[in-house]
Amino acid sequence: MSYSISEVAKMLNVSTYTIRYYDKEGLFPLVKRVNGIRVFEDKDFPWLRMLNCLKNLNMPIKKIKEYVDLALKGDETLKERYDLILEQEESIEKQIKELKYYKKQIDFKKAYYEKALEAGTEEAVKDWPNPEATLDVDELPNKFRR
Amino acid sequence: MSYSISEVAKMLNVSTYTIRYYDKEGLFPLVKRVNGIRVFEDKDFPWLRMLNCLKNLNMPIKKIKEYVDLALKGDETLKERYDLILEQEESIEKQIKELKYYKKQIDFKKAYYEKALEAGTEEAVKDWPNPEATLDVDELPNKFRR
DNA sequence: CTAAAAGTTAGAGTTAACTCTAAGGCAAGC
DNA sequence: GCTTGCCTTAGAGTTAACTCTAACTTTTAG
Repeated sequence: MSYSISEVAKMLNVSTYTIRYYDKEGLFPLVKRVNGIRVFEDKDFPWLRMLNCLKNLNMPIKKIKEYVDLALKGDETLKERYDLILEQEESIEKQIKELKYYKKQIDFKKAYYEKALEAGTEEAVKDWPNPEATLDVDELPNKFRR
Repeated sequence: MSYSISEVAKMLNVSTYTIRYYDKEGLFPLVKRVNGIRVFEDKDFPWLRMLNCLKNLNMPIKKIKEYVDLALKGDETLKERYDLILEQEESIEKQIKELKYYKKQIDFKKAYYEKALEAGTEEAVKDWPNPEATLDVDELPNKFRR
């Protein structure tokens, strides 16, 4: 099976402009052209999936390009690519930890507003302890502690 | 206690430029000025913490500004603010789910490279099943399925 | 009293990641 | 054979979020 740029755009949930932009940035070095027109094939999908994954992990396009270039060089860059993946894994874990921390802050605020709404005024919760007081400081993912 | 712009910048782990930019965007309507100079006080810290939280949840500055404006209006906007917080909570949960999904993809790639490194060549893993095959499709956070 | 450090403003410049326009090519259906 | 629609390119425009500069003021330490 083969797919046009607009079909792939739909699958990736981005515009055709974006796909062309990615291509311009060198993210699709192996995609076939027929009469100058991009033809995506089944063999391209594992990479499209990987690209989608890295994009959603907020990897900058330049870094993704570096990864592509490493992959093109073949077996001699296996270790480098592995290290890059390891880095990503750590980054994901850090991100999840951070999100869980911020979720606690948001959940506190949620309870705060529920109480305030019940009372009809924020006055009723003005003296609630701040979220930090109820959280383990070691969980803090940032340097903002005061 | 009171704090200068540079002290607060350090705490938030951003530059003083950034703090002034946030101020210009209306994110600090209640911060005191003495001779035109910003003086951050203890009473400002709960909001600074909240700001930090929303920033790290990728809320755009304009949306944060909307939240600030709602808060300034007082009790009549309690429900709106509550809804905004609820939205954020849902967004966090979605983000965590997505990250967990992408983690699986990265972990697959990690194992792939470990095997390839062991063999010394990617040829050894060329016919590995792709990650999708081993994942529950319902977990997919995006529309990219092929 | 003065020099350095840190603050102020308005506004220009930067960067990433799109997003779109203009001018044109090609293939399918009527 | 012509219109429609999707494709191409180069390159300009947009947006968010900073990031910095220039000119100037205020605070602080010696």
